[in-house]
Amino acid sequence: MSLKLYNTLTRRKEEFKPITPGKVGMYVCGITAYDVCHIGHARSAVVFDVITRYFRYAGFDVTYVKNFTDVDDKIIERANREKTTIGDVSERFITRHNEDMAAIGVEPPTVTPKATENIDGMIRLIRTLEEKGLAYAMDGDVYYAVEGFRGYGKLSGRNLEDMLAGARVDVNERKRNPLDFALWKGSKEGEPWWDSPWGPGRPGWHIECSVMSQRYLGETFDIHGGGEDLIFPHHENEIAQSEGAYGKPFANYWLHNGFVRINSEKMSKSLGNFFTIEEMLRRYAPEVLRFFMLQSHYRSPVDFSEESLAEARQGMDRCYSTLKLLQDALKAGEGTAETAPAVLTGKEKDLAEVLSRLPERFAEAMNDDFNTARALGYVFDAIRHLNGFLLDKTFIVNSASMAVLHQARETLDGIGRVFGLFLVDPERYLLEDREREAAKRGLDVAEIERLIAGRREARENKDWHRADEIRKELAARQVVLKDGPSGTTWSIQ
RNA sequence: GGCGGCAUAGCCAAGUGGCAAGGCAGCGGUCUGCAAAACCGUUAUUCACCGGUUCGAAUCCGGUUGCCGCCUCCA
Repeated sequence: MSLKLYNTLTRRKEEFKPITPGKVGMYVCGITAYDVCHIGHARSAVVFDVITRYFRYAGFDVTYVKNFTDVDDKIIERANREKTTIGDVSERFITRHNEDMAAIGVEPPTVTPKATENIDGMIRLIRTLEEKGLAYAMDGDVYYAVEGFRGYGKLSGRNLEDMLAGARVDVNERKRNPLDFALWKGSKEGEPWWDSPWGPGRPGWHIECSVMSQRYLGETFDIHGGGEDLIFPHHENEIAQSEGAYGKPFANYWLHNGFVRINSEKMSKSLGNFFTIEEMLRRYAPEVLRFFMLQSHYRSPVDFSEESLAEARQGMDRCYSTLKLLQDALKAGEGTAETAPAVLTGKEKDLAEVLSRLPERFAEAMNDDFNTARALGYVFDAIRHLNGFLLDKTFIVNSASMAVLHQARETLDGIGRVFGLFLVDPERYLLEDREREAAKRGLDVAEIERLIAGRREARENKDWHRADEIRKELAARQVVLKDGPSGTTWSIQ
């Protein structure tokens, strides 16, 4: 089955054809390291993490490059404010970024180059552009001459006239065309600088990505990704730089993730309405955040709210309750003959069929522009069947049922590894969830357990009235009790 | 002003012209001392609105309305 993905460049879904069969080269624009990451950064990271994992699951050898911008106006500003160096600021936030990403289960990219480690390459590329008449120096700055590049605007679907007509006027009189952008900026007093043919200066923002992508992936590579706000001007300018210099296509497919919104408004640092990853992880399990994001298609906007996160938590609790049941059943069946009967029958056969279909349906959804929402729908379908099987009164431990349950575990593990879900020990997940929710609500766990102990006593004496009173009392605090054969367990609603 | 996107149940959300996935919430049932969880059933004669193409449209085309994004740093 072929994999289709939506290409921003052509505005349609296209079949993915790698340059080298079986390999994928992907470049994604990373962060500017001047502040802590928010959940918008998390979404982008999770989206491309899952895309990478899926390509690998599908058998591709992926080289995933994600850069760090470690020299830029905001970093300089912050370094000056804190009376330190840009290296100090960027290192601090790169470390924080890596910690946050690890915390939400994002696997590190193959290569994570930094802009400041590629200054030589940038100077070489700017010289090439100068030689081709696509760049001009002006008082220590170097600008890209957009009029010299015929394809300018092709990614964002604009043309130069339209942009000039509606442009907010840039008062930089050194530019020949207001849309020309800086490749190199002469450094002012107090700014970091590198030697260059144009005097001491620092790189413009866009040039680093052209250089680093080419360095690790070649002049033409498969996929370029990033947040949708980068389409213009950043990615448009990258195309102008790379294609202008090398005379060949830059990236074959452009993938852009949609934004995180807060109350239907874009969340961003400039608007100040953002939640940091760290903040969110105090309130929700990492997998809840991932699940929440993956329930929407990566190109759609996603609205963060207390309610929607709470719903996502319920959804994950449902999954983990099933995983717990599955784990318990497998434990109970340990030592049962490993070899399954050659032919399954009845309920085992039905469930085995559902499970066998799941990877196919999963691939069908993911091959359609990484439709994680649809794929998760299929997972829930399988979970429903699995619950029915596990809680059926006629369930017995034997080699047939164990074979099917092992199949369930393997199938869910396989999909879980792509999504970065279902990877925690179920017992631990549910316990941590309970503790996190108890802390959020300011509940006293010791007191809850005391009440439960009191209720056990009442139940042993068949004092149902007293037992129900305690249940009610706890229910008022959103504590839900579950009486099982091995005692009472509790969770938070 | 220019360019682009979106509009599907109470909420979130998938939907590739051929009977509208899934999650959360609700309701009825089974189970249970009572519950909870789980399972079964149920909840959109209808996909913002108006036209058109078609045997057939949530899906394609045109228009209207509303929301959002980009055009300035941004994931």
